Amino acid sequence: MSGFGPGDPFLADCPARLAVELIADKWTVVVLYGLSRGPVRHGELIEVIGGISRKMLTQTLRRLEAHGLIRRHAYAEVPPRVEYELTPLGATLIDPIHMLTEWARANGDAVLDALDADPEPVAHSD
Amino acid sequence: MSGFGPGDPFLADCPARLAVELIADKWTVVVLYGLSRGPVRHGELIEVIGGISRKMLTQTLRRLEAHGLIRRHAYAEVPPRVEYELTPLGATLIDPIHMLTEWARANGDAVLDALDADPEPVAHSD
DNA sequence: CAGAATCCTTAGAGATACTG
DNA sequence: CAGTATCTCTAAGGATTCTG
Repeated sequence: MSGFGPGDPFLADCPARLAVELIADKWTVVVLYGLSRGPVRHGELIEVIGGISRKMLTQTLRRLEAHGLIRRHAYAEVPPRVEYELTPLGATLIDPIHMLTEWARANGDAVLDALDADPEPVAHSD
Repeated sequence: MSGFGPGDPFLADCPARLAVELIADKWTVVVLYGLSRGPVRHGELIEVIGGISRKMLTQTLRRLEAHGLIRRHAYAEVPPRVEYELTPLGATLIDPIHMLTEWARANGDAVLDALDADPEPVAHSD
């Protein structure tokens, strides 16, 4: 046997794909990480996350909310204050995310080295 | 202090973003997982990964190759045979990926429950 | 301050057909 | 079998403007 059968939990349509689709966009992981230390306000996230636009932040937050990973608290104050925090379910994703960041810390340089050793996407003509 | 300073390793421009950008697309993680058990041929990956097109597979493989995470072996045979395998560097990414799949296995249902408890992306008018 | 709504520009991604 | 090359379409994502 060379590998994976049709019932493999990761490949093809299976629950594990969910994790990838949840994470496979530009901002989801960053936002979750930003919430990993406790409740944070909308504006704080904008400042702390480099380069995210208001639109993308809100959109990402809504998606995470719909998936049950974060909760939104709107306080009836003026000026308005809204805080987001991880749900217990969302908190379970922090460990995997931390593993990713640790990986990047440890291996980021190696990847960058490989990148400029081989700058252009090689076309394999053989 | 409420959270993250400008020097935080994850947010803003920093090496940890690399991990996200590497992973934040539809197929990268799936392909890496597909290679986690040893060298695999192009065609095998197509079969084993549900729904990927030839184009996207090749494109993903090229990118991973350029980042130094996988290696390509083309055998001068007929019919042609090409195998891909993780580099030592690429192998270090398998643990974090496994954590993601474990997470999905454990919490996938909870996410789906949350999704159909709240089917449409709520517009917060408050 | 938080966010909804619009417009606009690309990148992502599938389908198909062709080559060594 | 492995891969490249187009063509096309959609959706991601940014900038900007407007409102409670």
